[in-house]
Amino acid sequence: MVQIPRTPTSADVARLAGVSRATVSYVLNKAGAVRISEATRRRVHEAAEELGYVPHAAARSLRAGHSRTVLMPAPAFPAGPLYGQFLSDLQGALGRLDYTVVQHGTAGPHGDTAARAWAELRPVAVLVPAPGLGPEGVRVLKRAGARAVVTLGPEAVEGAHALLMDHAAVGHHAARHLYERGRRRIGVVVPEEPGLALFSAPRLDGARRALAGTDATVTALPLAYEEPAAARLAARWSGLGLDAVFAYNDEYAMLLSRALQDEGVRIPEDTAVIGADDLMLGRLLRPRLSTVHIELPAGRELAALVDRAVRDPAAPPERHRVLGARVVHRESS
Amino acid sequence: MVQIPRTPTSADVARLAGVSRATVSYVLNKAGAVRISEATRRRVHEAAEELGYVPHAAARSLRAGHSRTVLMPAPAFPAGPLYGQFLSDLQGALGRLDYTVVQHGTAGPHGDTAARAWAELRPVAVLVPAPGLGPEGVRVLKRAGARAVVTLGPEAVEGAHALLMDHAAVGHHAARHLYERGRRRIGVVVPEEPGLALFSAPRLDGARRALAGTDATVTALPLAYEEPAAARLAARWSGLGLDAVFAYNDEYAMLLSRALQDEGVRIPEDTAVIGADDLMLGRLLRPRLSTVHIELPAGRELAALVDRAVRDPAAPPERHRVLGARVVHRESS
DNA sequence: TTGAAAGCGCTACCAA
DNA sequence: TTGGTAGCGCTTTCAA
Repeated sequence: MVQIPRTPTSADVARLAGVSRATVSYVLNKAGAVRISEATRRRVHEAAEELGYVPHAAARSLRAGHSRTVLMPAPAFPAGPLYGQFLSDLQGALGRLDYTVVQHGTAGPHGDTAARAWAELRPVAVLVPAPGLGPEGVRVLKRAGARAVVTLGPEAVEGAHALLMDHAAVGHHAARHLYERGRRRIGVVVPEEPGLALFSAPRLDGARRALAGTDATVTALPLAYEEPAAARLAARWSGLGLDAVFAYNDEYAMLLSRALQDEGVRIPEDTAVIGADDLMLGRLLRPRLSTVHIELPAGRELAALVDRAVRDPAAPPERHRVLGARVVHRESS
Repeated sequence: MVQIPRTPTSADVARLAGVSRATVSYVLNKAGAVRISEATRRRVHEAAEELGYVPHAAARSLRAGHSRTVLMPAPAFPAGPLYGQFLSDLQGALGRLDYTVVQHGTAGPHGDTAARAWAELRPVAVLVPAPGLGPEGVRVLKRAGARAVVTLGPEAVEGAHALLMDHAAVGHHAARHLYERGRRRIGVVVPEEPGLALFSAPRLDGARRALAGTDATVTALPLAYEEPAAARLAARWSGLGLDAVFAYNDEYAMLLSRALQDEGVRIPEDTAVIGADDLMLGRLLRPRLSTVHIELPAGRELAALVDRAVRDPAAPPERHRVLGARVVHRESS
């Protein structure tokens, strides 16, 4: 059996190089303040190389009194391609600013209990998707040294920066569009997947509010992301008497469109359909799918916000509406 | 300005409760070995509560000499829905086993340089997708105390456990299927997205090998995930003289099918099409898309493997072929 | 039943 | 130019 040697420490490097631990630290961190002779410097580097020395991040940040850890709890909802791309962008951008992103798998009951678990990691900043955090949680995190807490979701939380993603706007745009195209009896698909309620509720609500006070009606249509469910909905379509549907997003739109077409419903003549997210998918459907294009902020912008907040934790919380929505009209509506 | 108080430490709790730090530690960690009077216990809990004390994970693991951190570098390729689901499952499962998942945003040049950065975090285990790590990297990580290194990808790395995801099998199954359906001039789509070469190359290769020695030919078809590119490919389709195509995955299959149909190519009469991934999407196409269903391991199985390896680091590296592939025949082939 | 103290690995201050 | 050393927050012997 090969005995794996103990992890080398800076003391080991110092011993091998014949210098003190302080000197090792100076050399390896290229401290500008102190000048080290070229010879010593080389000896230290060689020793570190030979031992395969790697500094211990936890020890370092314990000593420093702060870390470069940005904590991002995993979202409670299934991340679609759009949001996934956004997260991965963001992660890259933060990495480039020299932060270490820790994606904590939302341990237990999300709420202020989770905040405690996050606080144990003493992150310098925390990025929380959607609900997941109350004012008390923000306080816990700040007391644990978090210099910035940013929420991503529909509403702001006291004490935290907020990137407001207003999904009501998506429903609003979709509904207005259908209305302007002359539709009056409008269905709105509400996915039955529990995690999506976070988005579907505001989208439905946005549609409702967009048409309040008009002669149009809005009907909620619960739908699971499965063919049989779509078929059942399509089977009772004529009874519903709808002339348009906002299908939550492009994927649901495809699911429902297919079921409707199989049922002989003509799109858009009998029923107009509009999705959301502007996926490639929609462009490939026939008729081409109208959609609400959603613009998420670039990862680097958000990373910059985090960085700013970390540098100046005393600054008042920023609120940004970051969800841009606009209708892309194609053939299905 | 509200002055945020310094982060409370266990010493603060001890002071407030009028006991020693040792006692605080005993109480808060429910140490079984020592018995603390109920009264003291309560005082400590109250003090901790009042101060909002949260232990410092880094200090704790520094003292303990090990962490419960599992490091997962972000994959270098865009994660599709399948792989994304797998990762998120895995993350959940590890969390349930009380590990903290750190998703490190593959800092710089992936390779053994990255391994150094990862080693700084002293993870107890490392899960590396695809290439990203050589034998030297494994050594660095192990020397830094990683008790388990697991690679997820096409090939094993010396010294590390391997979950072998053999994408050649996907190509193999697709090609065999097309061959058995009587097709002989078979195209294989190769996405132009650079990150996907990791998968597309073995899939193409698997198709080639499946048909080696037969009278069938295999033609690589580079394709970008954009409509115009697909249209261009479709325009020269008849010139290619192909009677079947394995379209890399369901999304590319949809893109290409649409372009072919717009060009008047009949599916499957003129050209058979098969995708991969078995997405809902494919079931909604007309004709329904044949596909290679890919089975990834359940997150909990992989989590269990990691846990086993952590508990017994001396055990020899395990190799598991974890990518199950089987053809789902529908209408497009 | 509780407390004192050592030490995990690191950096930064102060001396030499 | 280099070394000694204190101390970040925590747990865990050993003593009392």
